Amino acid sequence: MNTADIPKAYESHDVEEKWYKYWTDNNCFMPDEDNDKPCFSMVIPPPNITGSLHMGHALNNTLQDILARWKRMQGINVLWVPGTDHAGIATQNVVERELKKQGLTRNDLGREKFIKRVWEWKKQYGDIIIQQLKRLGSSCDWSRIRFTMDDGLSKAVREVFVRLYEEGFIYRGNYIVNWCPRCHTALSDIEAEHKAIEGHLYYLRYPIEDEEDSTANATNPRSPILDPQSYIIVATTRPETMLGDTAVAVNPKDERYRGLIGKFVILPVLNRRIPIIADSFVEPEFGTGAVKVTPAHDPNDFEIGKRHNLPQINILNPDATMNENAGCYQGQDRYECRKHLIQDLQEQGLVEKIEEHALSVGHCYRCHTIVEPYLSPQWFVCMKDLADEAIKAVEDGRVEFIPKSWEKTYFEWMRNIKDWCISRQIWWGHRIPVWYCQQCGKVLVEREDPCVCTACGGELKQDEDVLDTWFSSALWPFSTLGWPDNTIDIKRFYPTSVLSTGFDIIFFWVARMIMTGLKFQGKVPFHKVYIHALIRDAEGQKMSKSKGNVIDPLHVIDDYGTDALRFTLAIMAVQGRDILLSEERIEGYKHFCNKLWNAGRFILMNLDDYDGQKAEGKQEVADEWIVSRLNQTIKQVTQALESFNFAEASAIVYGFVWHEYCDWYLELVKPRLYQKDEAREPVQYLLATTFESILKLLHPFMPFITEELWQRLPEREISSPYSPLSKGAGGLLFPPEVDKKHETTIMFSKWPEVVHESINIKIIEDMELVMEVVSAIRNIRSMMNIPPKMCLPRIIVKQHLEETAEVLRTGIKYIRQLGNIDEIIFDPEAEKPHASAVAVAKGTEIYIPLKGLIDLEKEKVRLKKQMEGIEQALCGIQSKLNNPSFINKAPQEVVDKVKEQGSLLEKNRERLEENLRMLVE
RNA sequence: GGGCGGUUAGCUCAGUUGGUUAGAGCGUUUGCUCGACACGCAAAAGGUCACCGGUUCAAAUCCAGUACCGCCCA
Repeated sequence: MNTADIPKAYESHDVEEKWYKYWTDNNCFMPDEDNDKPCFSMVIPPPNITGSLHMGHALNNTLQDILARWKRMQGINVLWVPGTDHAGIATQNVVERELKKQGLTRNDLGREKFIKRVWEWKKQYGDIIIQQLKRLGSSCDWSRIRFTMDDGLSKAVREVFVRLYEEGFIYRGNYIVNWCPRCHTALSDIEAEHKAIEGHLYYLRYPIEDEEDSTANATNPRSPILDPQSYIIVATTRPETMLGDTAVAVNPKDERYRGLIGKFVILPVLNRRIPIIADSFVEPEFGTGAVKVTPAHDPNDFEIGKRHNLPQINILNPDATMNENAGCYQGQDRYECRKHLIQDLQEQGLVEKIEEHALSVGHCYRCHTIVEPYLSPQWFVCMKDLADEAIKAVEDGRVEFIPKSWEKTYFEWMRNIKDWCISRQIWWGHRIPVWYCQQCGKVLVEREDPCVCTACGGELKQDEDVLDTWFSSALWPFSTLGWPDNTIDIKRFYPTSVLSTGFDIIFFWVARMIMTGLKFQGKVPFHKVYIHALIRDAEGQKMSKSKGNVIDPLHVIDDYGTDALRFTLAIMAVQGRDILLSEERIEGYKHFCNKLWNAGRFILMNLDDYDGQKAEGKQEVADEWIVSRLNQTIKQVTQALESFNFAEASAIVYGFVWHEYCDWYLELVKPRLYQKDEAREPVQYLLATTFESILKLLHPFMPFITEELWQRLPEREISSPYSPLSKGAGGLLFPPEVDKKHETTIMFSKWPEVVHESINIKIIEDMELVMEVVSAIRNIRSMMNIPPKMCLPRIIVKQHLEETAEVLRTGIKYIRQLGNIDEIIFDPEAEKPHASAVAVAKGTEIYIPLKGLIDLEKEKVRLKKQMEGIEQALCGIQSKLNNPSFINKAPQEVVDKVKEQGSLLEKNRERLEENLRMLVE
């Protein structure tokens, strides 16, 4: 390896492209078809075909990829299934917008041509996000990519619909649904997002019918003088719906209105005679205690209407303009109508008052238009029984949420679940497999499209509606594996291992997958649900295009590299808190990539004469130390990953690599490396092996840079026999610059295992003392402005404890090297030389003669500062030790530890005090 | 109205089952072109852990309440 080959700084772009191609060309992301190793499987949350990669995707797919790569390295057979979602409403909207540019609507094209257009659009743009996922390094098995509208998945949808219908879970009925007047379709309850808005509460006077002369007021509603007694006042937030009123309701217990129950009011404007009824649903405290009842435009009123057999009068067209039942307001938009109606009522003296009123209003989750409760024939899934099973699965731990706190949210929703409206009045989606006979009226629900009515041979017409997009997503974990066909993939990979997603789709998606999985596979769809945090910008705002605060992952990748982005996302993926992402943070981890790169560069530069044989040369303390610490790191990282603690895992490697491996070990090793004698080879061996382990630990987080460096290592561990590259298949493809002998990849190298015997706690502590001494010396040098290059001729180490002195004697050459000191003298009886600075570490005094260099005032300040720190710590410790109940009640090992700390600090203080006194004298 | 979460250095965040002199990155200050790295090295400054009580020998950590911020469901 020639140094000239290795750029001075890590350049991400070429590396990423090269290795991603290499992995896919060599089928590295595919599971091994013929082995019976344990399996790990995941299905990707399918992004919408209309989407482009945002930070949420980047986070979620980074985390999944970390799991996939880590499991692969553990020798587990990994399958990660990718795919996309047809996103009914969203996609239809996009294509309609395109058409609009040409002055066309979907109705101009007709259903068939329009759907063709959508497919064309899908072909052209639908895979953009997949390409973006690839840039992120996602190791999905692209040969298994699925789409919710492809043939197989459509078959699964059909099968599920028919079976649910046959078993009585699916029914059609006329109910109030959330209607989006812009998308022209029904939405499910959870697709209406409730937002608080500042509205008004309108108090309207409804004239009570005069029993003597039932037409008196009605014939003359503009009668200027009206007895206040002859009104009932109702409060409403949506006055225009009064045009559909078919009753006024009061609480039967409400004394104020008791006498009016059974009487009639004359509905203003339309002059409809409607009854005053009693229903306990009415809250006497709200408004006036009397409410108007509009069964066709309010879910509660709908229920009241059913109980009292009230007529349902629809006053809206599908686009939320008023229909023929709205009298003179026909054709006006709902809000225009509201304005005019209130004006008219005011003129008639029928508006008592208008109050400011905060209310929560449903908005379409796709286009954010305010939805209307709307009575219409729709298809529903009966949820109760399905939900009961799905609740049990989480209760008994067959499905586990991580973090567990989300289970509460899940239960809350599942226990209050309502039937699911699954029909949508749009064209793009899975058409409902129901046919109506035009002759005998028979309803056919079929797996295969029928030609004629099975009963009378009459002509059939298919239901116009399509299914909710989430209906097909609910089947994703098994439909993508080939169900309803009995596939090998289903047998091997279902249930999947982990599902990773955001909390915002627990109801939309996760819960429904659990229900359908249990219903159609008899098994949960996944064992663990990892719920990741939400990404916000640095100010805590949700990222959105309209706010202009989005950080585009692809720009980040261009500017800082995929590995830097992935590492940032991983290290910030903490539970229980949103992720506030800033570009500065990503830049910081780009520097980490560069640090790793240069550590690799340094090591590779020194391995040109390395033969790869294990050199059994003498190991130094530093070697044993780094091996001990490496093993501890391996242990911690593995444990953190096992508990989905991505942030901890990445932070641990980061700290180890930068602040121990690079800052200390690589420095400590330099003299032996440069001497070019027999000490060099063992160091080379250690560098090569420890660095390989580091690359492996980092590979799940930073796949590209680790592969690049690993490939450059002269010798590496052989890949597992499970790797597609080790199967001896001919014709493997390699980037031209990669030597043929490197027919392998870090992807299939073995995840490092902890060698417990290699962890030497004593050595770790010894090195910590040595490093502390070095830091103390450096501190003095820095404070006294002694140039780093200036070698100090000699220092004196005074330590009575032979054991500690011995440790320092062992580390003497490290102290000399890193402190830039010529000679170190050990003398337990030393007197402090005149004009010298002193450092104290663990009871050891280090005198640094600084004749002509020392600034006594500075030294005084320095020592005082140190004293303060020690005093403070000692104060806490002594108050503990002086407390009898601490001695008696605290566990012995804690007491011992505190005592030991105390005595050490005590020693340090004595030394410092003495030195300080000498200075003052 | 019901539920959940947050408040730790100037900024962004770590801190598992209570016991560390409360950590990291960025930023700041000082000094460094020494054969991996200025995307760097060395040193340093900076915190009453939101507030008020309680439990405990011991609380950033556990409990109750207050304030502010955010989310979800009605």
